[in-house]
Amino acid sequence: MTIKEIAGLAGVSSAAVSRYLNGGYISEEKKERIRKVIEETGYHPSAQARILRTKRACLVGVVVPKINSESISRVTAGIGQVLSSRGYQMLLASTDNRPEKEIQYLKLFENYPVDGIILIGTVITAEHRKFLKNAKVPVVVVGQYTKYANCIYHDDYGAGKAMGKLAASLNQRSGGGHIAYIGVTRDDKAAGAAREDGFRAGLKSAGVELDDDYVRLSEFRTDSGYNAVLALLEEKDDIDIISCATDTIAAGAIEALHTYEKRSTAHRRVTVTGFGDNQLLKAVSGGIPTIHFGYKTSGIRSAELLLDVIERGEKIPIEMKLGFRLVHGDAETSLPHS
Amino acid sequence: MTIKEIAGLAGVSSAAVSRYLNGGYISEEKKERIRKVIEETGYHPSAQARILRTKRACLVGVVVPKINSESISRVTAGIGQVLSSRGYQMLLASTDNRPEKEIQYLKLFENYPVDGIILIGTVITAEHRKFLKNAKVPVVVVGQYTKYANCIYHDDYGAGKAMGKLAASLNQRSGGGHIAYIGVTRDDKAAGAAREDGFRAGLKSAGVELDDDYVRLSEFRTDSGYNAVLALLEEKDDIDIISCATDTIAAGAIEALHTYEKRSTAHRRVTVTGFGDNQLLKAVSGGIPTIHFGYKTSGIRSAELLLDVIERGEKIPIEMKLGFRLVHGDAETSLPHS
DNA sequence: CTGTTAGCGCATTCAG
DNA sequence: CTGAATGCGCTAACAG
Repeated sequence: MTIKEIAGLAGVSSAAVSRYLNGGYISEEKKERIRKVIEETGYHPSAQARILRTKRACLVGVVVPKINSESISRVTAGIGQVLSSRGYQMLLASTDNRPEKEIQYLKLFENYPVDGIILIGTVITAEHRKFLKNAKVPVVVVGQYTKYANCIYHDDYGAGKAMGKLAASLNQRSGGGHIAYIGVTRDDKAAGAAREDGFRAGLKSAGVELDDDYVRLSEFRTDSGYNAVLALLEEKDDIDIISCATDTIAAGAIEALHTYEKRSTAHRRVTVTGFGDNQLLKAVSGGIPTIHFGYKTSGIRSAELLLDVIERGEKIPIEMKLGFRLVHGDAETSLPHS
Repeated sequence: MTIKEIAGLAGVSSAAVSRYLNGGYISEEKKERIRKVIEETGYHPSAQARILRTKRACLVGVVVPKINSESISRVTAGIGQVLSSRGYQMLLASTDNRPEKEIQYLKLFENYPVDGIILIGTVITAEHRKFLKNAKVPVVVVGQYTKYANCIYHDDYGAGKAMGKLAASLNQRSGGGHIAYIGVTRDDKAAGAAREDGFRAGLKSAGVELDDDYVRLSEFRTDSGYNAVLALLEEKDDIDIISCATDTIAAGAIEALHTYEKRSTAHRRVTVTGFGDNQLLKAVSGGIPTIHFGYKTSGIRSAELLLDVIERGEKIPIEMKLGFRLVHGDAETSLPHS
């Protein structure tokens, strides 16, 4: 079905049909004839041909590292809210935490095309920078700092520091075991480097040093956190706090504690902490100390920023840093077993 | 940047560039000239113009009810795996559990366009059926039965029945409190109607009847499950099993138990069960009785089915029903508090 | 108000 | 092997 065929059936020109579709001048009589034909044929105009002409898709693409994540869904919820209120739709592409797929999907969106792209960033490689510099469509990066695009990121360093202070105080209160930290790759400047550096700084400000023997690396997955922590527990028996770079990893840490306790006689009180304020985790264990980032807010702001560039051609580059809130800092509910 | 400009800069015809891009006949010499120009200009061909010509996007659209879900991410993981191995890319659209947005995104994909659509179904309305009947591109429905499209669904009834039997046996073992069921809208034939009907049938086969006073409705969210269960607990004090239609709701149920126990003196042993085998839940509470559906498998199969239709024009309609596995049926680990 | 015309960027005939 | 010419489905002037 093409606009021409509809025009033929309705006995009008294709331009008339186009006007009907887009609200241009058209007589009631023809309007009715066209309506009927479209009704009967179930015709839908080809968005792609329209976009080829108009250069306007009313569509934005969002590239995310994974789909099964509360943080990310909060960001996309914010984005979606703004977008739909302003007549745009949102398409998602998930990269399974593979930076090379990010590039691939960025390019797909660029020339598919969409009007703009929001990238929920993980690792910013040279390839990323190259893309950002030359992109034909506006891009906003969320969750990572970059000078090559408008970006909205969180105070991961500050959050890490707050968590470090909390860990130090819990540690002193509990009478001094060791503090462990389960991090993620430092290639991820925000969740990897900044949180860990902040955490160390927070500890230090309370006079505690993080022992590198108690630091492990994990992927962004529960099972990976589980493995890392189980191995750690089997090696060290004087841990009282395990701080994890994400709540997903923290969930694995708690599971590892369960496993470990089942097969050992010694009963240990270990506090697990995370970052991200995952609701499911809160629900299940009664809540662990964690950091609430304004993910939904960053979604909202990023979409607004993007639309400003798209619609008003806003050219001034913007960097925006969003704060955080410490959750369950009272640590009353901080023990996985009550 | 257009193919014409590239042709101009390289001193060849646009057809030559097109051939270069698509692997047609071209001399080494021109190939090199074109390569260089493209390199320098950072030119990317417009996918949309190509699709307008070729009618082939190598792209499939997946419509999902929400993004923050382990079940759904397992399905999309399966889809993505097949797709990328066969040279396709995947775009996602999330509807926030709003059936009307489903239609909207189905239409977007239809004429955007993509080569095929996979719909992870919730409620199939008359509008859905109308769309499926007239769709210009092949559609596969996952998670719901429908006769208007190829579909892959799970044995929700059987799973419910198995869970009902388990609940009955746990109930008898624990010495007979009441069994509660937290369901979802019956408009969702699979997660709503089939699971609940199966659950009742399972109980019945063990001689137990589900008391409607102990049945509540929840949305597909943790907080909604929390509210439903808290209200239930305040009303009834003889519950020993709470079966929930999804693990997400079960997480809310467990949280409600925590809340309730904190403010009450009576200590009750309540088993919470779910459907879906969420890993995070398993991690955190040590695991509740739940149902493992082959979500990844249904993703894989659905993508294969879709590609068969797209590439080989397979015309024979297919319905596929996938089984399930009961997890933690031993109930050793079934209590939220050990 | 309306139809005719001319592309959007590309791939594909068809003659060379 | 190559370029000129045509049209995918649609919208935006333009002249009625």
